[in-house]
Amino acid sequence: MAKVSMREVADRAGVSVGTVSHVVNGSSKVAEATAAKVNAAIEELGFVRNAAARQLRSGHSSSLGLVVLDTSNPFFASVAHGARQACDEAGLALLIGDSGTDEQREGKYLDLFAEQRVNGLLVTPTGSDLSRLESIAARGTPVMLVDRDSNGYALSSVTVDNIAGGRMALDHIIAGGCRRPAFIGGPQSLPQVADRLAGATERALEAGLELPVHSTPELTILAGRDAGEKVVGLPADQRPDAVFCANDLLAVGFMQAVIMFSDLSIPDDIAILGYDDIDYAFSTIVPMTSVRQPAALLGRTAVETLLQENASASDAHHDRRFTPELVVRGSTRPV
Amino acid sequence: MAKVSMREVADRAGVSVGTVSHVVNGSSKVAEATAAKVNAAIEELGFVRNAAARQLRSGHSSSLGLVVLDTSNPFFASVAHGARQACDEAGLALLIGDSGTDEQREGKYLDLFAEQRVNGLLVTPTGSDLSRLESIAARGTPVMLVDRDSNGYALSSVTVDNIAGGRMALDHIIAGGCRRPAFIGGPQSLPQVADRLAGATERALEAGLELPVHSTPELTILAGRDAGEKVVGLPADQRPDAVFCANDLLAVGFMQAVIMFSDLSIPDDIAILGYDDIDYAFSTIVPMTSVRQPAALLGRTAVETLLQENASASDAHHDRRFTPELVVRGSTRPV
DNA sequence: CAACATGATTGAAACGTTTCAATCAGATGT
DNA sequence: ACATCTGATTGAAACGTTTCAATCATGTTG
Repeated sequence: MAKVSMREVADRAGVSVGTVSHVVNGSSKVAEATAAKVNAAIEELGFVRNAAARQLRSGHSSSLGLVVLDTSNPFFASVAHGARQACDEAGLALLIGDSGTDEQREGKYLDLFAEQRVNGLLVTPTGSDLSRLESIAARGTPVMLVDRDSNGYALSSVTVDNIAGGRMALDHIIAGGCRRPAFIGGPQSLPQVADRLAGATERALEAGLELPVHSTPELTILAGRDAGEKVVGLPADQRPDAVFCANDLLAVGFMQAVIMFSDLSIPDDIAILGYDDIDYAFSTIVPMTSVRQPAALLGRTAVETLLQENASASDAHHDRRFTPELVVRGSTRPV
Repeated sequence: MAKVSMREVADRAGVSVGTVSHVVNGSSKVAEATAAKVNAAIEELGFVRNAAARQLRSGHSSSLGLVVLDTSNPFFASVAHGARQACDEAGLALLIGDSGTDEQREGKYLDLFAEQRVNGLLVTPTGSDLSRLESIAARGTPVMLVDRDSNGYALSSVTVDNIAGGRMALDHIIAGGCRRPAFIGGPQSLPQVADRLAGATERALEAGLELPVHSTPELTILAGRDAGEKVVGLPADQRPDAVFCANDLLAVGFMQAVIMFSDLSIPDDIAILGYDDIDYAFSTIVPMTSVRQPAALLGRTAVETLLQENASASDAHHDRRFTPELVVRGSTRPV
């Protein structure tokens, strides 16, 4: 039975509940002798303070809520990991919700977190309408968008520049001497995918090149393999000499198809470039060149920025944007 | 400001707080007209009930705590995923802690969860001394060990039979006609690794074979690659014709080494068998044969069993053990 | 020795729900 | 018209803390 309250500790130690509270929280000077007695009583009775009562009285919860699109995606797993670390350091609990890109599930988690009176909300929203989040923020719960622009809405955000990432990828491909790049990825309804493509296209045009798109239904290894199978089947004069994949899973699948279904050499006949730099990316047969997103840092920064804004009491919104970083390995031609 | 309470809703609707509570929870018949008035008031004022007060009064929290060794390990990620789904279905919140195999961090999460008065605890303990968990269970919070035997302790557990898994692996290797198997894995301080090896050794001996062990410091792709590099460097008459790797990450690394540093064909010259059957396992160049652990099911079952035990009020402990399943793909010789 | 500062301790009021016995207003049966 | 019953509503206590003004000892100062 975890039914021992401060009342009983107080009785046992021959002292008042107020005093017990003070020694538990160090909120006020307590004589050493009394503190010892109280601690002894706590030990004997196995007292653990009740978070609910504590929070009810003090009005806030010392916890943060995080809602991501898919926890089994390595990128979001890293984001969550970084966020959790930051929370641990700040002595906060982190509640994690997985929306599975379902707006309804996202809503359920927002409700749940609202009832918990979380100190703040970190969200990668599924839909494009952020008005609910905006009104939550307006009602006093700080909201931080993660990997999603606040554009227009009165919300703070922490993102990685996908347009720059796209440019970076094509930059490298072009510098390696490739003249027939292609983009593999989809669906384009994902802002992340669309932006990477936009940046890449922009850079290609500057070099006087086209950037044909091979659409995929999702961002998985299998989808990448399918795309790869099609691409290597193209006649040599239509086949790209470099592909930029919207994420690493696609790139891994694409690479497999190239190896299984063709004799093309990587990177000489065809260069492959991924995005995210997930842990498995460097462990492909031909180590993968990739645009690294600082996923864990994203999560950590989201938490830290939110806490800062919370503390500063000014309700200004910040948009923190990271720049991705190209990690060159063997799957693309050296410059 | 989320500072609107039932009191204000009640005033607004011209009704008592009790009634508001009833309509919010459906705990008692309320006339349709009154309910409508109350709901209108709730809507207008933007009332969200306060979980802390609710829990304080009702005494329990409708949440579960999960502490795993490492959330970035795909196996535990799946376990967590399964657990979360089961919790969602039961209307429970799932708090996740990541101990990072650090006993102190594990303890911190146990403290935190105790303060939250979670309805139950799912733990993959780091150390071998489970007495703390035992006393938590004795104090009334149901505890479920995940992927860890309860042996001796008065605790429930949900596990996958690692000894059977080890036997299964060797069974398949032997049936494929291999006569010189080897085990790749470590550290042996992990019960999971030790048990897999034990089962495999047992089966090998039955077939009159030895099972040499190539120890690895950890269960990662890189460690597997290092091991593979050494193994393919052995003279042909000492080289194994089949390796059983303690998990898939090792197996993936091992396969890479074989392909990069030798001309051996997989599976004819050397068969490779992994463990876990993580999502990335089937997407290796030569698709990986692996011993599948029902990770998500493990998490789900842990939650469900815990809830059942909770409901049944009898404090009997159950040990639920799953049997793993061999998934045969191209990296081993067909039978 | 009185007055006072200092530090430790106490008591009681809140926090926002749930819950349950008690009340109330109608409807039903006699 | 009276008693009875039913279903809807209410009021107030309780949950376990925190917090703050008030009290209580002690030692210090004029």
